[in-house]
Amino acid sequence: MTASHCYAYPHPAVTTDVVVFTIREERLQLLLIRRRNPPYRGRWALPGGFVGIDEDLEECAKRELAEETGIGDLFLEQLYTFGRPDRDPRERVISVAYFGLAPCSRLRLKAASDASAAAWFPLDRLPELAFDHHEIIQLAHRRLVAKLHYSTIAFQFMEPEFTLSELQAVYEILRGEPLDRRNFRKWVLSLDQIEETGELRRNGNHRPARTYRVRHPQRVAIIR
Amino acid sequence: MTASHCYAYPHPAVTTDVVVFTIREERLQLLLIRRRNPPYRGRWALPGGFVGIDEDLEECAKRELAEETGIGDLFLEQLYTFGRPDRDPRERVISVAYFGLAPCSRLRLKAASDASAAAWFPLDRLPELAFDHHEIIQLAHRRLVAKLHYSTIAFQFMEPEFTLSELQAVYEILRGEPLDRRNFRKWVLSLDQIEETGELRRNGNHRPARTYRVRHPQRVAIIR
DNA sequence: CCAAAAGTGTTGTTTATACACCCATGT
DNA sequence: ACATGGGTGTATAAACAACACTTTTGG
Repeated sequence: MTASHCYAYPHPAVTTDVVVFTIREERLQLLLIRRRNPPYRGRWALPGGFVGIDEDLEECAKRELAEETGIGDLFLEQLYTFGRPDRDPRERVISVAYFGLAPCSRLRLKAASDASAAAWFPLDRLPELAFDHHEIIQLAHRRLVAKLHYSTIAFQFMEPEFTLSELQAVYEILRGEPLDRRNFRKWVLSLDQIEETGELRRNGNHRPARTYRVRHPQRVAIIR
Repeated sequence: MTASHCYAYPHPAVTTDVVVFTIREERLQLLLIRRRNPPYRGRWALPGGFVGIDEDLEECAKRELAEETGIGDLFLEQLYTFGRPDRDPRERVISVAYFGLAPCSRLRLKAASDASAAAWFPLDRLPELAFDHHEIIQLAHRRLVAKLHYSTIAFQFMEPEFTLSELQAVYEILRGEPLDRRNFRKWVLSLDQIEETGELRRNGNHRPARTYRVRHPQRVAIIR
């Protein structure tokens, strides 16, 4: 491979990295890939890679995610740009980090070209990570928790149809504390962001639950 | 100038741009420079410039701000990274935008090397701008207004000592509506983020006002 | 008929809003 | 003495938190 792209001044490389959260097995989990190439070969890392010269940033994040993990559509938003000069041992690399959320059912993992494996990890059981990815994850987690309180971001974890108990469980996992069922229901219904499907879900030896759907699944509303 | 920095893959250029707000003449104003070089020569634009190959992003934002406007220390936080492939006509340029706040007294403008002029503009009287800087400003303004409601960010506009009426005036300008004096004082004092200096300010033919200072001027606290 | 989760209202507490008069100074 | 902005409390409304029993199903 010959060095063929030349500039009057030195240019940094630019990458995107994506922190994808889901709720799985009653825990907040996130998606990591195992690196197939140096540096940090064999280590777990966030999915991501170099931005194409004519590629939009979010497009790059989605492409890398698809290539490395097989994941198609999901909620994505820009998180922060990490640019410490020494954060990559190869050369100066500035990384635009994104954070994404999806119900785990939507995310069918298949290890693909760039990564030898992709897997979910509970947030409190992370392996050693490449680069400054721990720092990126920490920021993403703080953002997620903050947004819980003033937006409907948690709805992004839900399947197309869900019960109020399932939604409550998601909030309880994210907030790390039990919530009162009656208050939760009053609150979440007062947001006017979910609606009954009219269907019931029979799900064990007890009363069936009404199911709901998010009114505007693409929008994260700002509330309060 | 010879093209001497070569890479195996094309690299984008990376810049920082800074949106600096202040309160001046009873209005929210922001800092622009007039471009001395193409493209958009002669147009007004946000201060900013190319990131040095070993330079941290925030450091770059501060340096460019100092070079172009003479402004030294101020509150700065990362805003968003703009990377549309066609946002700069010269080459692919990704810009990490920052937003900054300061009392206008701290900002002594002196047009310097990179810019033929620097000036304050009321937010509702902006000239035509270079690049996508209108979009950047719009996002910065939204962020400022949003942060008013859940942080002490507005304190960054204040001089080291200020009266409660001055602080209230800042909130009224930012929110665009008058506030009740008693409720405002109760609220702002209950935050426990400002303290009396013990001094009075005599300021006209009326009762002198107590002055206050911010307890942790470097920190923007999250409230509520 | 028993176990298990679904569903439903009321009360007390805290927080936010609305509102009017006296105070200290300079002229 | 008067004009000007500085300073203060109370009453009402709205939001939030605490709390227990009945319903429907499967086994």
